[in-house]
Amino acid sequence: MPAVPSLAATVHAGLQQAIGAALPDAPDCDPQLRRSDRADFQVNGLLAAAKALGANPRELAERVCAELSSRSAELAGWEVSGPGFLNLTLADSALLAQAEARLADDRLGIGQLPGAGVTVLDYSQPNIAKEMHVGHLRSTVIGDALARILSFGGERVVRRNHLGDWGTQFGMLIEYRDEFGADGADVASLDALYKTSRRHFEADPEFAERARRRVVALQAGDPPTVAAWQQIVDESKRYFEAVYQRLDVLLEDADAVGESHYNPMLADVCAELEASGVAVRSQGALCVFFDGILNPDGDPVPLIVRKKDGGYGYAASDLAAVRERVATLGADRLLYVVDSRQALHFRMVFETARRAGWLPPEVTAAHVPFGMVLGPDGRPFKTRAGGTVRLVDLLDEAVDRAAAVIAEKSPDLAPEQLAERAAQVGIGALKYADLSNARTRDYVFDLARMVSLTGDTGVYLQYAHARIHSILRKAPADAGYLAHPEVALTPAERSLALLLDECGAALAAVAESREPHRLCTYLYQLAVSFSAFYEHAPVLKAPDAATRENRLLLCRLTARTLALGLGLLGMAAPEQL
RNA sequence: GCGCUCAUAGCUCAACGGAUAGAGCACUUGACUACGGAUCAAGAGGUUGCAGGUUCGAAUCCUGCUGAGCGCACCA
Repeated sequence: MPAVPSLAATVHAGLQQAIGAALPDAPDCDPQLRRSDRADFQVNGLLAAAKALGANPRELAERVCAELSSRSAELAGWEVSGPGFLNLTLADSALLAQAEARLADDRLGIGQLPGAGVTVLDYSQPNIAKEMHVGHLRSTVIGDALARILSFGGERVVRRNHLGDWGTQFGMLIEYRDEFGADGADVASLDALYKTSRRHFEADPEFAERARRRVVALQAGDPPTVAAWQQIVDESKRYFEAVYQRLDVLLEDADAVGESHYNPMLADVCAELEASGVAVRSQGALCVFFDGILNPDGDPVPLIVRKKDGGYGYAASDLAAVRERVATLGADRLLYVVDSRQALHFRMVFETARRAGWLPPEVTAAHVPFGMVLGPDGRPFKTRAGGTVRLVDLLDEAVDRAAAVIAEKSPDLAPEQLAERAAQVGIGALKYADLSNARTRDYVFDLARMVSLTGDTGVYLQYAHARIHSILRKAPADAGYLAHPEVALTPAERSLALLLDECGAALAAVAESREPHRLCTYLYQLAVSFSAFYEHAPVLKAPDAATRENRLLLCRLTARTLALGLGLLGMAAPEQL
């Protein structure tokens, strides 16, 4: 079924025609159609056009009005206001027809994104042999939402989880375990082992030397060393898998393509960079330099592709990944959901890849940066003891808190149902709290607020959704699919219907800006609008059959829209809480 | 020193260059014989860090200043 154009799009098209007819001197003027608190829409662009034409803006608006009346059947009212705004009011019948058409469509009438292609989306990036911490939450949750939203828009999304599974730390780890016989059977003990071996590495030069030789052995494929490494990798992957399952994100084993995957390509990457002159040797290292990037001494700062000891830096594997993602995966777009501190690194990597010809002009590459998670003191979020906060501990606490509230509200729930809903509510609250903040800003982590279950939280959206299903369970199964366009709408019904028409625009804005918080804002507004509707417009006890049908229609479409949006954020939308 | 990001209500955050800067939390006051009160209705709370500039119109764009965070040669 073809997409259902939004009323905003239809009105916009009508406006452009009317402007073309009324203002032959300024046919390309952007009407700047926006939602308004004085009408359904307001047209802002005529003020600018009047300025450009040296005309009276109100008079101009009157002329556009006159042309508009014959071109936009969905409009019920229009008036010139203030200095030259044009306020537009939609016909109730148009709002109802729109809702009916959307409800009849699998995709709620939402079309595909223009220019869809292949996006390689890099996110989560935990490190082998280390715990996932609160910093991984953002990358994982934002990346997951973007993967879902871009896919829904028709983009072919290739997920890449760039695991930190290679490097000197494995020499330390394996050597230490061999020498001291520590087990490292699970990730918690591996994490501890990692810290111990690091202290050893720094304190004991002879151990450090043996650890370095282990790295060489690993790179050379020494069987016992590789086996030890593989065992550590496998254990860590099992752990990540369990976390992803709890978080309900899309990442799976096939998406995990870590640094080790690129290791065999690094020599070639360096050779090619050096041969083409993109990289040069400096102080023994292979480097790429850039205009205007200087260190505190005023010397140029390089991207170090290969260190002076012959080892490869993370720039090398990032470059190999760019090359492979474009050449082999056929990427049209590369996205990296990585914290904003890496901005300079990605700028240099992309620039290097451009110079090397691995990133052709028609392929875009973008760092999708996000801010840090702060503690209540406004400093980077730490435990009371000053350590990093384990992600699994946060998940446990969020779910526990949700379970306590649910048990209080629904004391008769079976234990397994309680556990399921606590997971849906607790994890959803955590994800929503993260996603609803503007991506690039740091935010203060406050679990009590996230799971407080009042106000602008994930639960509010889930509760609105569940309340609709409570109505729908009591309604006739075949009612509420067809509109009665002759019935006038109340204010609560109108604002709900208007919002229901804007889901596609909200999704397009997220896809374009890669800012999931715009979808959160939209869904929250939708839930608020529904709650007001719920309060002021009885559905099952509506005054007459036609009104009840219209309200049921709005209920059905609101439930579908909330479920779609929550799903695209990676949140559960249970029918009962 | 250079660069990046940011500064909005007591707190946590919104606001594609548009009219009166919006929410939530906390605070005050109302609404449960309920289509689920995990809710709703209302009140109070602001010189959008400061100073200029551009514009018919600036929280938003530009410049300067103040303040904060982050990054800047061999960890990833």
